Amino acid sequence: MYLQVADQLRAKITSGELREGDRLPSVPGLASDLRISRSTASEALKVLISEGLAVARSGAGTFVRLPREPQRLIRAWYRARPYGSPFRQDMERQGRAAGWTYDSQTIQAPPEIRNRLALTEAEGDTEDVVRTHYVFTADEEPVMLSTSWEPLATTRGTAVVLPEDGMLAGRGVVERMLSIGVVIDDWVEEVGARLGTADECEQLKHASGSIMVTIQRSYYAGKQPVETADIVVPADRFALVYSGKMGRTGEE
Amino acid sequence: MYLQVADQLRAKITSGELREGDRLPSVPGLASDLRISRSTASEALKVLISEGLAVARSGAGTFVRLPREPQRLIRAWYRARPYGSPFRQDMERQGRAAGWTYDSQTIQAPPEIRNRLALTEAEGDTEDVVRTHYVFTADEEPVMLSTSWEPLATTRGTAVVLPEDGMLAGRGVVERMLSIGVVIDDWVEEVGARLGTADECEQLKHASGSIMVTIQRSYYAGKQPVETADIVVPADRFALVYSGKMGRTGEE
DNA sequence: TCGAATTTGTGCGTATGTATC
DNA sequence: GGATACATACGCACAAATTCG
Repeated sequence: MYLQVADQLRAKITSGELREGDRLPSVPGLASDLRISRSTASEALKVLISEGLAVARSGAGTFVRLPREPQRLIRAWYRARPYGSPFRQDMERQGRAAGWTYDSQTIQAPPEIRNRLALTEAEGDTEDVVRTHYVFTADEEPVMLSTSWEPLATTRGTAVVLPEDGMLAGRGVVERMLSIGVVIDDWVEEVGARLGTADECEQLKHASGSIMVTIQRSYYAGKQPVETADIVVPADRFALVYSGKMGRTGEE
Repeated sequence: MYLQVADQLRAKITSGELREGDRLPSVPGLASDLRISRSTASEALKVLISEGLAVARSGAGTFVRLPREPQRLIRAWYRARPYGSPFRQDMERQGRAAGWTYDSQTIQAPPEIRNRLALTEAEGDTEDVVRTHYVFTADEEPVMLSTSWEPLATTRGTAVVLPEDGMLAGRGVVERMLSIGVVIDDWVEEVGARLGTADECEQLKHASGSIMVTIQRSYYAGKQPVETADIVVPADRFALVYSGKMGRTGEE
């Protein structure tokens, strides 16, 4: 029965009768209108909330929240011209001002990252990677998180040890590596989705429990991984666009 | 309070005290053990179910369902050799038996699909696309849904009007189109994530409210779209892998 | 094969706390 | 401060599915 009530309300939303921000009938209101119990009315609203079509504000009411059309994040074409920041290029193409804050640390890579970077077993507590955490913003609004790891074996003693330091700050991994003679020629991205952690939701100013699209990106120079990153974007704001030509691949 | 109970149970799962397939305490059992009401105990179990850590079987109990390490679905390399079914190739590479069921219909394309296929305005109620709904299985288990649309303008009157009919049944869009002289050379995939609909969760035998990764795939012959598909895979089972070589792209 | 016991799912009613208007 | 609304908790009842002797 609560499913039927939910269907009725959903129909009013999808038909356009109720619009973004409109208030849905209250639990007591629904109950008396439809001659059902408050519990059942509450169950029906919970269905819509779990579907992401509504949000409840305690004390105020339950409100329609239409899924926004997600922006597109291009994950392929810009690699043709690997100069400058891919994120800034993508945002500027959409007329938005890109920015970011970051925080770099030199640490010992955790096991999973060792694996992704094909590092040998850790020696004692030697620091062997630079980890940089980014918060990317579009028009001052935080929209993407990224944590990147670069092995010190590649960059130690060069001018680009720290990603956001020196001449090539903010120009992207590929260009920085090129400047020290490391030619990145392969990329692999592994895309998944999950609920955002409390921490991620807070940094992105999203409601806790939001769905995040995750990307594990790795860059290779030949067979050698030279950078890997965990990228997190809220699924309700972004879709990732991959494209290519048939018959072309990185694994030939 | 139900959140605290959920935390206790979750701890038993993540610590390994409860294993895959083990039965969680029943609602009446929890209620009497912890001196809480059955409703509260039920709420606690619902939390774990919504987190994907448990599944309830009506009449039997609630059982632990550990998140598997997601399988990788390769979305790029096979396009180098566009013959046969990409899904089957991918599953066989992982030692799993691939299969599918399908249902084709000739219909008038809805507005969003018209847009994706660059179709002109609908004329009356003329049927102008073949829509095929697939349920893909790996080792008999449903793992992926796909709905594809092909414009009749391309295939009308040929031997490959129906995707799963005739000589080239089950060999993939690219090979079928090639057989009628349509050379697919570009592909675009738009990846997002959202909660699964009730219908999708049921078809994939997932708990309702599971997170799904969605792909809008389009194939192009030159600038002309010749097929588009909505693909849905459960995020807790699959990660998508894209890869390529730097400096190569479909948009040069 | 049948039936009793158990378990989940759903629904009703009620009460309390707390946030919002 | 008062009215309204959601969130959570309690108790009870019955249907449907499952399990097991």
